[in-house]
Amino acid sequence: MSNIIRSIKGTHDILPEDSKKWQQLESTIRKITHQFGYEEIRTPIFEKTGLFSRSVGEDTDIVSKEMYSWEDRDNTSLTLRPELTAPVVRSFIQHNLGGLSPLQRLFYIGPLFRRERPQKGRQRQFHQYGIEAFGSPHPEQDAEVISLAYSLLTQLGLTNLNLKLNSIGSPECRAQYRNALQDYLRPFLNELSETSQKRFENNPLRILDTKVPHEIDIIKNAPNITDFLTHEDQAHFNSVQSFLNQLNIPFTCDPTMVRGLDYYTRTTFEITSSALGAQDALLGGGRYDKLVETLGGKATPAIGFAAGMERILLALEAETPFESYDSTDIYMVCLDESVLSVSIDLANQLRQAGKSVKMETLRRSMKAQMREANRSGATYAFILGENEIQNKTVVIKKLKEGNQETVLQTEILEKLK
RNA sequence: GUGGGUGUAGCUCAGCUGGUUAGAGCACCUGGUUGUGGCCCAGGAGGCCGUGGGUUCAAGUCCCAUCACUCACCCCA
Repeated sequence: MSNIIRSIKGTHDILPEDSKKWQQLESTIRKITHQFGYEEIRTPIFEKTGLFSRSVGEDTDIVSKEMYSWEDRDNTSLTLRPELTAPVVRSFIQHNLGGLSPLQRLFYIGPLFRRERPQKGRQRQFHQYGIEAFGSPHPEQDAEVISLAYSLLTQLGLTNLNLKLNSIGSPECRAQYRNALQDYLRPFLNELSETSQKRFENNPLRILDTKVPHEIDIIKNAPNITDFLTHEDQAHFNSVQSFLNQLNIPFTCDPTMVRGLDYYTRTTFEITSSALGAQDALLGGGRYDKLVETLGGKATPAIGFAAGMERILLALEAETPFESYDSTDIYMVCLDESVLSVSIDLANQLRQAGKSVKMETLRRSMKAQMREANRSGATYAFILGENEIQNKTVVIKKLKEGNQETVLQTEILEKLK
């Protein structure tokens, strides 16, 4: 056991028992995104490193210490994607999707990589699904995106949800707020933690996120970003809120919620679940009206979110245990080597007719085969022995009811209708 | 990167203050039924007790180291 090769720290195999849950989650995602008119985009697993440092932000944790990066043979630095908004924006620009239609609604599902210390709800390879809506600067677009996020979680059956909403304004008013915040914090500078002191210069808004009790006290009286919003920002924010009210989506405003990525503007939001542990954010997102420009595209407002699929599954299991299902129709019980040829043939016919068929390939005892048939959840056991081969029949047993009948092999398909 | 917890069968775990052949339940296989599953009964297979070192007449048990897993901090999905 000590000598075997194990999966890499922070990565997990999704075994058949769990892959069913994933498939179920994915199909719900596809259903809901389709209802809202979003279409799937798939981008490569790795990108040039510069894509992330330019968009996510050089000073963020993701870029500064969590990326899996390496030098390719031509010395370009490549990185396993740590998030998906930047690649989607890159693709949007590269293929001029904005030119195809002034509004692009996209969704994605796929694995991401961050080199963090694993814990509950956090892995080094994990999966997100998310959506990005390019083109509209208007609050109804914000409401649509948030509504999609909320609908998905509630339709999955989650209840312990908490939607937090904030607006961090346009870059102009954020600069003003930044100054005001620095002015407020300067007298306390010596009392702040080392990390907060570092942030004071390069990203003071992040200090609002602090969990240090002493700093939380200081933050309490800090100026509020809401007071620095321009009239337009404020009107946008108010409008988003009233749309959400109209949709009966409960939310709370949290002016200290500053998302960890640099590219956000105006609306930011997050949905947490109280069914989870310390890592309780199911999804997070916001508007990023300047990112397309920053990456060299035509100025295009956009908004999206990313949701952690592992966390959604964790929350689901905490709230309502999944029921496992198996949709095998028929188990072919083979009593003797001499029946194999006929059995293979019948299984083939049944599959061509659309049935799901498992055939015994272990040559086990009949008892073991019947047990296996039962376990596999099959509706029918087809029993083939020497008698059946001689009479060109098959015994069809309904496993749930326990009754059985002998049917001519040529009439099997009729019988199953 | 920093702390805490835990490593015994495929899974969940017992194993008292060190004492001789290492245990249970579930799962698996075989049989009880010359060709019939679920329930029951009987039997079987499956462990270098995470790894390395130390103390001891004797270590799954005590000590040290190491690795792995896990939870939490930081931060995020």
